[in-house]
Amino acid sequence: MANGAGTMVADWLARGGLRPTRQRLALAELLVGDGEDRHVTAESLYALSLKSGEKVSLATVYNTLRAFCDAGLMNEVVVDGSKSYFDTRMDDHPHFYWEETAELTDAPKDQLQITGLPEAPDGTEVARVDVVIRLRKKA
Amino acid sequence: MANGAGTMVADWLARGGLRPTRQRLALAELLVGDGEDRHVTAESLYALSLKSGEKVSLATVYNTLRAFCDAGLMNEVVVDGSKSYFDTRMDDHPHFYWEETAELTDAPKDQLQITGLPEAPDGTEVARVDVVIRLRKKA
DNA sequence: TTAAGTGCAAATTATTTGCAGTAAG
DNA sequence: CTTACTGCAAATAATTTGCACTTAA
Repeated sequence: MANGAGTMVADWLARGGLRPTRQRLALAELLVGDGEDRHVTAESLYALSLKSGEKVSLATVYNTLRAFCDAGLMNEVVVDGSKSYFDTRMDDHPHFYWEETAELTDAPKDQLQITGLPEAPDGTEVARVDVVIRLRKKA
Repeated sequence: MANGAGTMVADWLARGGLRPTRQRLALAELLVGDGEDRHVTAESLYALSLKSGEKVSLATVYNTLRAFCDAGLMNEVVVDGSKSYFDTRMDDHPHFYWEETAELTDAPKDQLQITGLPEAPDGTEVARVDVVIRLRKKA
């Protein structure tokens, strides 16, 4: 049973130590309000916010996504040299990148297994292993 | 035994159907002249060309890298949202990305194995699977 | 000779930042 | 109150492009 709408996203912000401003609550609601994992770019989230009726400037969308990542609430995923994608799902998992539409989605993680991963060279450790499955329209 | 210097890179260009101009020969020499695999950004290749004494404008470096990729002679690798990296090695292989220095290198491919790769959704096929092992300085 | 390639400088695109005003603790 | 946050507009960074000139075929 949902208690006051917004409580969930307020808690989410609190986990990152971020002040629950009107703009952040609105963006967080769009991102994690329904519990679904979501992949956005700054522009796409900005567009969503406009559609939702909440006024948030594009600069603030950029700054907020950066803040959410720094706070450990989201991850930046690199798949396209020209845009940054942001993923609300925090565990290490593979992605599908749809080349035709430039969309990013989760790939089912279940069976995926990477074995024989090379050792991290001395003095270093593996921060993360990114797996991006690039899809194109079948010929 | 090496025949005339430049023959190799001239052939390399020919494989891509590209005219062997002075600039392209110079850049190709820097990229594949010694048979080693190489990872560059436009800026780093531009710097290399300056050091080598060959004059190539930065715009031409960009255009040329793009042309080499379009011709199927190199691949673009995405690891950092802000820069594009270009790899002379053409087979599908994993990369190390050194977060401290923003350098890209090949990771040994030998043992790496990805199993249980999700099926490509209907109407699509897998163009490529990018594996990037992000390294950071060990704490 | 003619289409492709080159080099500037100007244009674009994605993103960041300075700073004055606004709001949360 | 006091420090963080916001929004605009200007700044930046990487890359592309328009166009006159050069060069390979």
